[in-house]
Amino acid sequence: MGRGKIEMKKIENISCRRVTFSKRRSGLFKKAEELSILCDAEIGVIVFSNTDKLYKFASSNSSMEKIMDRYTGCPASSDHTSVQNVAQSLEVNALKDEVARLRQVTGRMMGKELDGLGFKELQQLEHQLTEGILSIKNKKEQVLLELLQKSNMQIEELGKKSSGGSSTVICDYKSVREEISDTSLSLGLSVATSQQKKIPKIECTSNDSGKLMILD
Amino acid sequence: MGRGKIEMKKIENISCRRVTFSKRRSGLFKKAEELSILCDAEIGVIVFSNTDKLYKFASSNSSMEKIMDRYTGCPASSDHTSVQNVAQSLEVNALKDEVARLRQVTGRMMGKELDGLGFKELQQLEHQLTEGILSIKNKKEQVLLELLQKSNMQIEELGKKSSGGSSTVICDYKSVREEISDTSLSLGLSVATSQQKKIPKIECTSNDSGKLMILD
DNA sequence: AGCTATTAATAAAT
DNA sequence: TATTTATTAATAGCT
Repeated sequence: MGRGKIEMKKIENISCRRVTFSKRRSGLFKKAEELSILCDAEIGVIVFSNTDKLYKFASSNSSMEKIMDRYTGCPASSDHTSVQNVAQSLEVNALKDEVARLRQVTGRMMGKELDGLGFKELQQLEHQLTEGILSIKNKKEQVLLELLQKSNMQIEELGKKSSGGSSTVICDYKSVREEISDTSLSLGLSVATSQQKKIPKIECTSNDSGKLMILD
Repeated sequence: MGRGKIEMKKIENISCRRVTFSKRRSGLFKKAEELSILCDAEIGVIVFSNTDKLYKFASSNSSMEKIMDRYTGCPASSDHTSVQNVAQSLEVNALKDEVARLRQVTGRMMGKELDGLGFKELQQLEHQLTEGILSIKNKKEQVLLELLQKSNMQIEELGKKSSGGSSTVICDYKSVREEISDTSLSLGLSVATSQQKKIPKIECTSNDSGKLMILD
């Protein structure tokens, strides 16, 4: 419930996490207090932040110690197979559901399991993949440019050291190929090399990179 | 948040109170779990109903006993991690790993989290998406053809029943639109309808379907 | 630390 | 007791 929904997983950005921790901790304690008032319940909440800081809540007319004593002395508390295990089972089920859902999503993105989908959904899926491809093309371009830059710097250094020859390097295909290791990339002319593996030939139509031809 | 707000005081109606207790208790535990996941916190919640019944929540990879020990000051006095709990934790962790992996895969397919990938991997990813799009385009075509067939059959029946008019139906736009329900599909001419929601306009470039234009 | 656009929780009804 | 719906409450991303 914010400007968009968030995934239920650890927030990696530290400052974001701090803010969320603070806000949601307040929310949790508020909910606990409301429940204790509305339903006349005795409630204790213990929270350890990931920085080991302690925060607690105990409903009025009570204290954490009193609640813990009551918990310890409660016959049901020694029954570990009840609520705790139920909660864990619920978590396991939730995770299994999530795995199934994600598997379906990836499957559909690979063009499988499309049978249940209507035209609109197929349209959206296609749109999403198109966007993904665009991002990937841009990333590829960026990677190639970085490699080319590295190669050129290397060439310049070599040129200075060895013969002091031509100082203006435009492009060195061999170096780029070696950087990419076993990628067997060839720029410019598509030399008829042996076409290995699955992906036979893919035309790379990166925004402004022109006529690159990649052979797996 | 309901059909009106309620006063912050004990609910006198017993059945109302029970219902509210049940719902809000679930909500409280859910909030606690979300906080523990999002912010990597260790959380324990103890609730005693006004009928003295105990309900508790402990964040995963923990237990109420562990949390109470930590609260009391002992690092980890009691070893409550019974065999079953260890086994469950292992399963939970495995599931979490799988979820994380699948999230990464779907994320990458949507063009996110591409930073660690090399050129070759990007190439393969792009190829996979291209294949996915192809499958989706084929499925879309199939769906449309089925809808068209249905429409035509409907038209034929209507034609026989009502006036016995033109028996050769080529295509009926209106029926197709209705079959797709709220998809707001328009074939042929793109009528300037209200463009709702996020995806404003998507050009449909299905293999041989020519000039479809999808709104929404 | 405040401010909204959104999502989420839930009171009441079914 | 479970589901649905109309509202209120919580809060994510900004500033």
